[in-house]
Amino acid sequence: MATTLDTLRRHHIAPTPQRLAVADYVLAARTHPTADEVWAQVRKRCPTLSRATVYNTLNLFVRKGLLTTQVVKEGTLVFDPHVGAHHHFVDVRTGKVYDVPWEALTVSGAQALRDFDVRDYQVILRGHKRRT
Amino acid sequence: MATTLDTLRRHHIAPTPQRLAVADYVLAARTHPTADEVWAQVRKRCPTLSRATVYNTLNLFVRKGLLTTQVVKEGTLVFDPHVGAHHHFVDVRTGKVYDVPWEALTVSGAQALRDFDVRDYQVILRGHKRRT
DNA sequence: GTCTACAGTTAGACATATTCTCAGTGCGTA
DNA sequence: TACGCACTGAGAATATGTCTAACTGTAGAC
Repeated sequence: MATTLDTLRRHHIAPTPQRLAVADYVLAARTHPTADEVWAQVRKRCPTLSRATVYNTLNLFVRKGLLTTQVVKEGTLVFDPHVGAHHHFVDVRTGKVYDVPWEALTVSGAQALRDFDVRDYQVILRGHKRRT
Repeated sequence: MATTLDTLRRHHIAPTPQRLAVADYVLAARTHPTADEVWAQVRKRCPTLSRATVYNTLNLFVRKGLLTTQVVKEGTLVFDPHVGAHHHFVDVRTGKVYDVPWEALTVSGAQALRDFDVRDYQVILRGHKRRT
């Protein structure tokens, strides 16, 4: 079981206390947090953490392959620790973003589009999350 | 063949000169323009057009059903005169957004997602546009 | 024609998200 | 210890979108 320290090192990221704190939060997040949501949470543990450092750290994690960004929410990027292919559902009332497993949906025709060299794709679904 | 004037009236929009100019441009746009791109273009014809009026006008058109907004491009909304269901392709190099006809792709499984009441969905594809 | 009310525009201020800048800090190495 | 470099913090700067208040244009009433 890899520790956050190991994870950062394996991705060639120097493990500063700030980065560890951000990683501990964001790599376990299921909520597709915005940068400011990350900041709000991680400040509880690192009260001196600057907002610029959060952005710098998140963008570093994206560059190193630990996170992806998703353009699914109006007004801001969200960060996603699940870097494999998957789809997203956006609850239009709450703004919350949910993962939809890749194999839950089948998309056909993408590679046959003659005008486009498709590198990746996903389905963005919008509606309301059901009560469970 | 409806004029822009007719179109605005039919959607219960008072046809001011500014709104006509914006509509002339954006309703014919194939480029999924941002608000600032609309402003830059329409100012050529209406040099006194204010940026706030562009935003107000675009948002009014969205409310009245003449346009939709698309959350496909990082950092900004784009406006789309094609209000029916369709998919989008984003060229990751140029940032340009292209329509993909609804029937070009088949998505199955969306209505079977047990956790979500899916109101609408689209496929977002990313890659490079091919030279034609 | 004049007056009034209201919708719409303008210019700039403001809010938010993100990136940039620069001084300071911490760490590794010689 | 000194030095170099990566990293952080605080605030400035930038881009997008919304708000504010003064002004303008129009339709309708008189």
